[in-house]
Formats: sequence, structure tokens, C-alpha cells
Amino acid sequence: MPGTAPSFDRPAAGPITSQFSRRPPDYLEGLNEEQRDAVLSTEGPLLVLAGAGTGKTRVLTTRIAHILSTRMARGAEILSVTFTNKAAREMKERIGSLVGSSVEGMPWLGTFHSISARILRRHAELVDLRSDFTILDTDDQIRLIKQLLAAENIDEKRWPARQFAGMLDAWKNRGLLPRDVSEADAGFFANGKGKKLYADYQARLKVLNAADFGDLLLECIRLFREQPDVLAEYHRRFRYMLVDEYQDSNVAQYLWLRLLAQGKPASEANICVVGDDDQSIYGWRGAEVDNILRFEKDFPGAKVIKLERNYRSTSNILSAASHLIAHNESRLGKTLQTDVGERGETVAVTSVWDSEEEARQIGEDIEQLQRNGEALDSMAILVRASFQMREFEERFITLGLNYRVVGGPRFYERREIRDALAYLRLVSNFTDDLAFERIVNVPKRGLGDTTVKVLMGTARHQNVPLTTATRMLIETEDLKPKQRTTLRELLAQFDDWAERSRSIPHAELAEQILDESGYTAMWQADKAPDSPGRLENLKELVRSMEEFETLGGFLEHISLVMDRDSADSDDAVSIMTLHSAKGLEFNTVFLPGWEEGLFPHQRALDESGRAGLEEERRLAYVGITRARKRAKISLAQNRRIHGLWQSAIPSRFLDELPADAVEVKDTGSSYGGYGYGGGASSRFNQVDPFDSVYETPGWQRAQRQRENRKSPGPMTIDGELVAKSVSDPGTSSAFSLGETVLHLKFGHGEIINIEGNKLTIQFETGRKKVLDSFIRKS
DNA sequence: TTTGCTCTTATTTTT
DNA sequence: TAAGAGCAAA
Repeated sequence: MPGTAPSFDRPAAGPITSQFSRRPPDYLEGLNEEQRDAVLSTEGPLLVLAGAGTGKTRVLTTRIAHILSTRMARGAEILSVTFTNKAAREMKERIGSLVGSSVEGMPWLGTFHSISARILRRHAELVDLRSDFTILDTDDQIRLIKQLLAAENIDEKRWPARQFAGMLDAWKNRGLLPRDVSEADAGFFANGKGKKLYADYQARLKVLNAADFGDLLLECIRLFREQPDVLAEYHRRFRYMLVDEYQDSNVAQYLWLRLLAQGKPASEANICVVGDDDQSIYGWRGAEVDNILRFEKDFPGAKVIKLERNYRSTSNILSAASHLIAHNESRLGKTLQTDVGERGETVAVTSVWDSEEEARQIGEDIEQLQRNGEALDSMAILVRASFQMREFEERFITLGLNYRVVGGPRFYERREIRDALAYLRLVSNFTDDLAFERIVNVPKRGLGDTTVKVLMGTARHQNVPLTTATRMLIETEDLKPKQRTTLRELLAQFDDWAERSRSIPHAELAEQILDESGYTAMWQADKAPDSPGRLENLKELVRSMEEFETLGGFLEHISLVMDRDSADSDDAVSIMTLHSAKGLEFNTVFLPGWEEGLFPHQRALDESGRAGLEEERRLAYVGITRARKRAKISLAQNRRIHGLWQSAIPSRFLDELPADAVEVKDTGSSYGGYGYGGGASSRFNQVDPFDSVYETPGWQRAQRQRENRKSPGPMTIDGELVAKSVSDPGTSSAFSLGETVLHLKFGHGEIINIEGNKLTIQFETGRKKVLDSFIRKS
């Protein structure tokens, strides 16, 4: 019963809670004091600050299990929100095993987006949509924006559709409708047309009966604001609200939650948010750490529970992570304490020659661990940027080491899947113009831009969907005979499929559509190395359709929920970005690429300054805290960025690690190397003798050069004339062909090609492309 | 309409 | 380097 918080001495009524008075139920066993408090404090607002590895998910799931088994609410009365489908799925599983039954009864456990979509479909007409509205994917979105730009005569080169899509996203993340966008904000795009474009875009979506991801939330917010009775219905329904990873929520999600929590005075709302400000790594996509920092103000009297006992990592690892994150200024401040007991291995920092050696080194380490009986599954390589993955993949392939890349493009984002879906969407709904556009000429049918333009023109004039416009046009002389025939046949096919969709199972229908349209044949004929994989994906798609009752149900699933192909069961090392590692843990974690410019990433620093640096540091913190037993950091002295060799300097984060928990190693192949010096600050950033000529480190110098290249006029690098003119690439270098030069790290070599300030040099060790600023005349 | 070539640009990613 | 986009020629 809401209002009566169950406790050991005064349990609420009910068959289960009566047991409760004698001894705590099983699910509370093994929880520490704070965790238990968090589970049992069901009434009123609660903020759980859960450090890495402190059993956050456990608290969340146990809390739900507790609410369910004490009958304080039924599954359908609990709203519990996550950010990813993966997290939602995991929670369902864990709750299921706790309460020992299926979680079918929890329809409101899901991502912000899937729950919003569910709500919107029920009240679609109130936000000018029909309940079968389509959810736009990024491709559709870009295509639509391009059309709008063309209609406004905006040069797509100067104002790329992608950029506008990014702005749209940012606005929607902040909960801004077209009218809310400030002129200053929208003004710069396409000389002040930004705001109008946003409004046009939204209008177009309504015509198409579509919503993009941002709209799912935004329209929900609008619905709640404009229809108090609808909102009240949800207030009555949701007796408890839970939010995972609250530090990742953006403004729109915050507004959404606030509206739903308004059923009661803020101080009585049964809302529980769980998060860790130190793991906020999605600021760049609109997450507001502020939401979590502000929770106590939003919900006065909120109880705050800190989970600081870490059950995951050894004290060395924890010490490294804590020292590092302590360099951040804006944080709530938690102190993690280890529960593991032993200090464990020290955190290894290894300096290597280049990324190739880094991959080799890590490969060896992995094989060594494997010989010691560690499973590959328990190891992961966490990189800052995905281009770093390739080197490892290549190395592991030669070693025959099993690996798996986690993350990357989602299943439904793949071209073949989207194409197939477009066919299905169109069959189930002839008014889906975006789907039509996508596949009219896929596979190629000789229906190019010009034909499509005619179709679109008619559609717009007559104000009808593209299929209808096509039907009209094939009766006229406006199209060339060839195209007319092709279109007539295509329409006939679609009519046929739509007809069949009523009688045969949709999975079977899908197979027929893919065959008869020639889509399968298209990939069979394609000789590209990835086409067999694509065919495989299509099969997978058809297979997964079988699990759904209706085509509509399947389409909803695929656009909101469907993940990348399910985990292969083989034992394999995981390779992933630091971002996608959040929430996971491994015995051994490899953290390569700790170099200035790469990690912290230059762009984060350039674009967001101190805040950017702090977010990068949180990313490093997330990385280290993924490790249970071993964290192995490495850095390369040379790295190839966009095909150019550059010397790198060690990440500043290395200096922020505590000396007593870290052991510095050098593979010996380094020239000059990075010393073993005493104090933390001198250990890594020992200035390279070559760099000492300049004031700034190599990376920054290179960055500056890159900028310089864009601007006309003489370029100087630290006072030295490097290029006379950009338009004069042949003679722009201070060096000449055939000259013997010295690169401090690669040694002597002969210049065999010059392109601007990029030199190709034959060194004793091989041919490399380097920037001329790394070269001295010999 | 399609193809092949040149140019450009280059985090992190969920939904 | 390497992928994707845009543009000119077939």
C-alpha cells in the first residue's frame, strides 16, 4: 500500500509481508545496509548515487521485485525507464529471476523512447498523428532535410543536411519546439532560415504521419501539457517511477519525467533515480549532469543514498580510478571503497613505439593470460575512437585470436535491413512516401532522379502520397514509356503483395517480396566482400519476423528495440569503445592510446574546453573501473592519424594516476623513451628533445598546421617558414626530393615524394608519410 | 541513368 | 589511409 513504507517492525498487510516480519525475504539477502535502504525506501523521492561497481542494477531490480512481491503495486503500475534496450532487457531478466515469474506484467519497463512511442500510439490523434505513424530513421531524416533545403534553395554544400540534423537533434534534446528556438540559436544556419526549416520539417512529418526519435519524447511532452486529463490518467497509473543512469538524461527526458511525477506534490512523488555523476559521458549528445545535481531541489525532501562500496575491483584499480577522477572539479564527490580486500596487481602503463607494436603487445598479453587459464570472454580492449580498433582486429586475425567487436552500426541501421524494411513498410502502408523513395530504384530499375522528381511534383500538387501520384501518372503521357511500364509493373507487384499479406504469414511474405522484387538477387550478384553477410542479415531479419504476431508489431520492434545480432557464444576478446563499455565489467581491461589529442580527444578540448576535459576524464574513469583484476594502459609514441605519422606525447591523465598503484613499463623499442622518474608530474611528460625546440607538443603543432593549411597566405610554424603558398604545393616544402633528412624517431631517410607539407620518406625501417615539421635537414 | 573518378574529410552513439 | 559524397562523362 503506498504511503505505508514497509519496515521490519511495521509491515504492511498481505500474505507475503507477514513473512517479512519474521525474517527478511530472500531477495534482500546479501545486500549491504545502503543497498537495502535504497530498496526499502519506496515512498517519496529518492536519489541513489551509485559509484562504479557498487551494485546499482541490483538495487534497482531488487527494488522492483520488492514492490511487486509486497503487492505495493502491480507490474503495470511501475514505470521504469532505461536508456538502452540492453539495459531494459537485462532488468527484465533480473527481475524475472528475483520474483521467479515472467515479467510480461511489466509493460512500462523500457527505454524512454519505446515507452513514449507506446504512449503516443494510444493518443496519436491528439498530437496530429495516426496511431500507425512511422518512426523515422536517420537516413529518412537526412533525405527529408535535403528535400527541404532544396525547396528553400539552400546550397547543400555550404549548409549540409547532416549539420541541420544535428541541430534538430540538439533542439529536441533540449525540449524545444520550433517556436521555442531562439533566433540566435537558429539564425546562423542558412542565413537565418534555421527556425523556418525546423517548422517546415515538423509540418512535413505530420503530412507523412511520421515522428523522428526526438519527437517521440517531444510530442509526449506536448501531449502531457496540452491534455491534462491524459496526463492525469498516467499519474493514476504509475504508482512508482524508477530511472536508471539518470546522469545521462537530457532536458527533454527531464521534462517528460517531471510531468509524469507531477501527480503528487514533489516531496511525495515516488520517484527513484539512480546514477553516477562521475560516469556522465554523454554530454556531447545533450545529457545534462545538472539533472542529477539538481534532483534534491526538484524534489524537496528527497532522500539521498550513496553507494560507495565497490564489489568489483581491486584496491589498486580503484585507487587509480579515484585519484584520476579527483582531478575533476564539478562532481558531487563520492569515495569508493573496495570490498575486494586485496590490493591486486598494479595498474600497468606501457609505452610502445607505435600502434602496431601496441597491438602486438596486447596480443601477447592476451595469449599469456589465456595460457594462465583466463577466458577470452573476461578480457576487453577499450578504445577512445573506433579507428583504433582496426589495428587490433588485424593483429588478432593473424594470431588467430578470437575477438568480437561490440557496438558499431546497429542491425537495423544496415542498408540491406533498411531497404527490406522499406519494402515491408510500403506493403503495409501505401502512404509511406519515405519508404517508397528509398526503394523505387533499389534494385536499379532505371528510375532515376528525373523520374522521381516528376512523381514528387505530382504528389505535391495533388496533395497525395507518392504511390497514388504514380498511379495517376502511369495513365498519362508525362513519363517516358520505359519508366511508365516499369512503374506500372512495380505497382502491380505491390498490390499483389498487399493482397497476399492478408492471407500468408508475414515472414513468408517478406521472403517472397525480397525474392520477387529482385532485392535478394541484387546482393547475390554483388561481388563485394560484404554481400554474403548482407544476405545473411536478410535471412536473420526474416527469421526474427516469425516471432511477431503482426507486421506492425514487428516494425515497431525493429525501429525501436532491435539490437545488433545476438551474442555469439564463442569465447572471444571484446573490442569496443569506452562509451559502449559503460555498465560492463571484465577481469582484464586493456586501455590503449593514452596520448594527448587522442585521449583526451583534441576535439573535446577544442569544442568544450574544461568541461570537455572533465568529460574525457570521466571516460578514463569509466574505462579503469571496468576492470576487476587487471587494468593495462598503453600509449604509442607514434601514431598514424589520417595516414600521416605523428609523434604523440603521453596523456595528461597518466600524470594523474597515483604512483603507488601504477607500474610504468617500457618495451625497450622506444627511442629516448619516457623515464621512470620520481614525481607523478615528471614521469610522463618528459619533454622529447626534439619537441623542446618548440614550445608546443607535436599533436598541437600538427593541429595548428592543419588549420593553417586552410587559410591562404604564407604559413609559418613557430616562426619557421614552411610553405610559401597553399596554391603552390610543389615547392611549398622547405625540403626537396632526394634529400636525406633526419626524423628523430624514425632515423635517417630519403625524401621520395612531397605533397605540400606531407613528405614520403624512405627510412631504413620502411616507407612512411610524415609531416615536414617532424623532419630536420641532415 | 549510370558509371567512375576526384574531392573531402576525418570522435564518442542511443533511440 | 580510406570511405563517402558529389560531379562530369558515357
